[in-house]
Amino acid sequence: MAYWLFKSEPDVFSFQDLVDKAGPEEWHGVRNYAARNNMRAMVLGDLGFFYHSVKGKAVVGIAEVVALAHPDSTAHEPGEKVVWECVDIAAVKAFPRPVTLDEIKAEPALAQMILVNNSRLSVQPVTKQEWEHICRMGGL
DNA sequence: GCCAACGTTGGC
DNA sequence: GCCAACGTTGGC
Repeated sequence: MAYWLFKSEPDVFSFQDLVDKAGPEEWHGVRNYAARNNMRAMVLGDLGFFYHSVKGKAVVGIAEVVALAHPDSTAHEPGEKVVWECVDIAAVKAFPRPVTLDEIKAEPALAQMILVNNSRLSVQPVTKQEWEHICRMGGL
């Protein structure tokens, strides 16, 4: 059982979109090896924060891994040798109150988070301590 | 809108 | 194999 963080621009795909989907959503479009490797490491039942980048800049909800890494259906460019992969996720619950990036940065206990130190990695691991800390901050 | 950070590409 | 140049991301 591991914890993760999925980043998305809400204008492109928001947590509400995931809630509305009410089922598996293929987390396609990731074109970064570190992020792909993180998805390969996921197992069914792993949980991940859903973070809104650019607009909102806050952890807004929790999602669950509902399908193991599989080929990204959008990665079929002609001649593309690399097979990108992705997991499927589904919404679990929204935070009663979103935890903003500012709040995370203000927490010494969260200073080691990848979100703080490498904001560009779109799929990140989160430690159990970080997970529980942010859940408390968000009212869960 | 700007720019720093990061990852990738390509010349050498 | 190194590194400069470039494109993209995302915070500010």
